[in-house]
Amino acid sequence: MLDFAILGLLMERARHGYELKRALGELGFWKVSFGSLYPALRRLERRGAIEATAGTGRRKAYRMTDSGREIFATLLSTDPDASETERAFQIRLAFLGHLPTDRRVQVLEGRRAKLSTHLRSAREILIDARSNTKNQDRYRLALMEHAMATTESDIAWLDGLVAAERRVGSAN
Amino acid sequence: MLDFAILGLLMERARHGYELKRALGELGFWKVSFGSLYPALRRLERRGAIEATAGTGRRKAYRMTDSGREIFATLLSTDPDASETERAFQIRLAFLGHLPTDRRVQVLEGRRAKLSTHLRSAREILIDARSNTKNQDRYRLALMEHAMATTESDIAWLDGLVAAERRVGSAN
DNA sequence: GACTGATGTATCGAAACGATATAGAGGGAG
DNA sequence: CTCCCTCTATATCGTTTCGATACATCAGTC
Repeated sequence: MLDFAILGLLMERARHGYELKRALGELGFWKVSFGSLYPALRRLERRGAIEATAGTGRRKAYRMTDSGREIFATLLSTDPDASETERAFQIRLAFLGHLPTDRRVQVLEGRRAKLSTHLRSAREILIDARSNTKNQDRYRLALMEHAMATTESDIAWLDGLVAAERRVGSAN
Repeated sequence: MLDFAILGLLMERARHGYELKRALGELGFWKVSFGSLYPALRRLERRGAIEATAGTGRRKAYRMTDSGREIFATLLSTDPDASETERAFQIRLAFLGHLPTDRRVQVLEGRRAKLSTHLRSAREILIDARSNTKNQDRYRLALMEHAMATTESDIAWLDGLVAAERRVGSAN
């Protein structure tokens, strides 16, 4: 997951570790730790996907190799399985521009379907949590309701993205 | 974090592993894996916080020990440090009912302050991301905007919880 | 010239993950 | 009645990710 994110960023240009961390953090949903990042870089280097070049001063800039570009393309076009995490989806989304338009819609709608299933089950759970509640799980109820509301808003957002995608797609 | 969540659930009544997983999952924001859960149970058992009793059939029910109740109380009333995760906060919230009202407000407002700081920096980042954007990071922009919107809605939600808390608090 | 804060690379032990193995219990189908 | 399937349930394996910490360089600034 982190590996995919790193490759995606390096597809644009070479970057050093700290810069990757910053760029990832600026996406707004994840602050990756150094304890994840540096091992990941070594992993990718060992696989031959990236290579370190001497940067300015102590910095080591990493850049993609041809093999790395292939690996990225493969990961990108492998469609997500059912167990894809929230975060994994968000990262996939960050690089969705590398995919052809029709494939993009597939990814978005796949996610939408998953959230929608999840929402249904959350609704059921909430209903019978409400029916046998003791006072003290007031916060637990609030938590469940807010999680549901967030999921609903995520779905609406995805719908917006799909609509935008179709507009762009049909304009071509 | 998981340890705290397990203790919180076991405070109410004894439960077996699978049941803990289900209960945690029903909170709606986290599907804990068995690979996390069972090691955590053994951790807690080793620490003497919980003990396994023979349940029905293959099941092992876990229940709190006195020492476990103390540990839970300590964790509960230790105030969260700056590095508290989203998830750690949500778990804390799930058991906020165990804390006296004034302490609850502190926790909620602490979180609010943190989100609000985060929001400010996200806004800045977004502004200059918008100014030098190439077409292809359209999705990245969408991601950042949505993350911001979600944070805003989280803040509003927290405000609601604080308001409710004050109503209840002053009614006493 | 010493102090401070931001930048930058690195590692350690622990926690959490996803996948997978195993097995009993219950129910429906042939 | 037995075969099969799904749900419940416990458990472990190898890998990834985490948070804390160490440490070095550079840019002010007092």
